[in-house]
Amino acid sequence: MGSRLGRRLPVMADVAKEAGVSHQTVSRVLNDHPNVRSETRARVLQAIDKLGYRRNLVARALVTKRSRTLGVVSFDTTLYGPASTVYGIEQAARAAGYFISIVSLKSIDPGGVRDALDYLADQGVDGVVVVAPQRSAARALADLPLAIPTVAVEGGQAGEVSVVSVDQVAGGRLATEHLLSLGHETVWHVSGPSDWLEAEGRVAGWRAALEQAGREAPQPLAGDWSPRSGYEAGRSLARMTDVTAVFVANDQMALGVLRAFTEQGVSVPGQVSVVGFDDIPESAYFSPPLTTIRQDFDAVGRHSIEVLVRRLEGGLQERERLVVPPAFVRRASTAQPPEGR
Amino acid sequence: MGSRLGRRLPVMADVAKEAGVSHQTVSRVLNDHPNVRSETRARVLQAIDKLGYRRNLVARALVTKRSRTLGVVSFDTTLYGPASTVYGIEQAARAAGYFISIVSLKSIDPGGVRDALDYLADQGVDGVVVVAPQRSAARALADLPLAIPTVAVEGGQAGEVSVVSVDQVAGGRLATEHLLSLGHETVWHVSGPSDWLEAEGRVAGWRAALEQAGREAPQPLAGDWSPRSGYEAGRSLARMTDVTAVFVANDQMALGVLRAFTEQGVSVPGQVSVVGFDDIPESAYFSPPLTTIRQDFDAVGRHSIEVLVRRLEGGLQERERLVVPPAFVRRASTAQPPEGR
DNA sequence: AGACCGGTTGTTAACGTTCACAGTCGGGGC
DNA sequence: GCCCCGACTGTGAACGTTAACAACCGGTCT
Repeated sequence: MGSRLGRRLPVMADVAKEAGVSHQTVSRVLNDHPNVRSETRARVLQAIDKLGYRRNLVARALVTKRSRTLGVVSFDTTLYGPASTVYGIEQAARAAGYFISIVSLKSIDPGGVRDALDYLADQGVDGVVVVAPQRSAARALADLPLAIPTVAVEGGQAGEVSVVSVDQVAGGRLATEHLLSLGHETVWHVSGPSDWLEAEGRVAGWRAALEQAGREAPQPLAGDWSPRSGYEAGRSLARMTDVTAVFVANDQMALGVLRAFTEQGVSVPGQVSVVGFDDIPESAYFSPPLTTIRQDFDAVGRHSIEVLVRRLEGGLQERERLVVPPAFVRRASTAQPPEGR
Repeated sequence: MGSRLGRRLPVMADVAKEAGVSHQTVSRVLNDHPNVRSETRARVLQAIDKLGYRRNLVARALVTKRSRTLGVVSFDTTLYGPASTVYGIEQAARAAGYFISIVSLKSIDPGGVRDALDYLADQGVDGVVVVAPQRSAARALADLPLAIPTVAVEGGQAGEVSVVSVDQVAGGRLATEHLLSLGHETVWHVSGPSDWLEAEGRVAGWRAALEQAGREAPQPLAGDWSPRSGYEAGRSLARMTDVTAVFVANDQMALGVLRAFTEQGVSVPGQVSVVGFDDIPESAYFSPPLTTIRQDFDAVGRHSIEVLVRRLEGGLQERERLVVPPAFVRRASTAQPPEGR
């Protein structure tokens, strides 16, 4: 009852009339202004309830010049990592009272980020989170004249934007050191695409751990994050008889590596140990269950919103840099190297 | 040059003055109104360019009462299916000139959908796509007084909303018939949660195929879509000696089943054949590569936007019902039943 | 010649909110 | 008794756009 078809939605003036006050008083009630007599407030609230009034946020945004909407720019939200990050962002934003508007890019061209940012700026977002894991995207971001407060996720160190990221180098180290500690002579690496900062960080961690142990770093094999590219790298590795340990830059590629090894009759972890990265939900059920490095995507998403909201509401601050540590997850794909080398 | 710090953004009136016309003429140019002299149009365009003017969409939305924003309500966008669907939705919406605002729910409580819809309505979205695969969500949707044009994805047949979905029954049939055609006596089933419409559809398809072939349908094992629940079902199935074929309601659970079989020394497809559902990117690299039923999530997302936009821009139409067919993908996890039964 | 018409442009009034400011009322200090 | 102040409330004007309507121009129709 009340709001029947064809009837125009009630506005503040309607509520005001119903409650016998001015529209401004209604506004004050809605915005929790202190100086309203509690009896008046009650009357207004009752009128609001009776008419089923809902404040028009568009009109509000026009005059306040704040839309309470945050933009998110991301690449391929179909992947587990970006999807989880965006999920964390969305939850945190809603909890903080912001709407989320998403743009997900399919290609990595440098103009893409710019266009997406323009697009969101047109919409009137108050701030933007850019999940920009490629170096080119990070650079584009750094070069942009930033009219809007921006936070980058995995976005490198350049520019004036705040950055939230997982410590990829530490992750690469963790994986490599684990394999070394099991007694492996050296550790091979299947990397992600070289344009990706995450891939670069993992390579760096792997190299650092190897160097620190005084071992030679073999030539890494480059993949593109897909299971198929891992499979191909796995076939190459299966042919080399001196390989006993492989650190693969993500779990999907690790699956491909596992598959290739299985096909070639290479036993994991009997002959070769494998470590992945990400800890996707499937990893624990691979054959064998995958030892991997866990990234807390959800935390990254939440933190990016915290940083952004702090910037938005706490006045202008210096750019922040927040790093989330990765975690080592031991499962069944790693073991000591075989006796006979 | 041009937009310097501290300078307020140019508005239509500024452009009008610069071009020596009225603001209304500027508006006309911006909205491609036909009756503008081409010379005037050029002058306005030039002024816009010179001042770096961008139209304020919030002000526009206030007067037109259309925000050109579409809401999306979804469950756990971390899963491949929903993530892909949302991705398709986002791409299609942007192409059609709409912004996307996302709400992703974590719990399945019936009030959740209602709250999300309210939330989006407050924001002033023109329409909503609800990815509501649970029966409870579908019912909530059907019961709601829909103030806003709505399209449901996988949302059952009830209510007045349009629905876009994959033909789950056909998918269940496809999987079961394939196994039957290989010579299996009957087919076991690991289902999704009973509250999910998709799970229900797949069960129905499986049952129908079995009945049509005159076979007895065994008691299905219920999972929750997770690899772990598949693993548990797999352990049960491995203990039963008469099982030669299993249709698992999604690929993640199929992975768990595969893992359990491997652990118990049950060979796939040597002793037992397994068929999954979804065709996630990992499936082709499972051990063995998984025979499965492919869902075109992207198409579902795109279609849902097409239906919604048609409703929004083509005047009021009857609710539509659009069904996307699933596709059978044969890989290495299925074979004829073992000789010795 | 006068009415009329289509193309083009300008003027004024919305849209629904918040902001700035101006009141009103009652009480306390002097 | 007067002034001032704080609590409360109302009035008018923004915000930047589109919609509705009026006005003007030149030409065509009768």
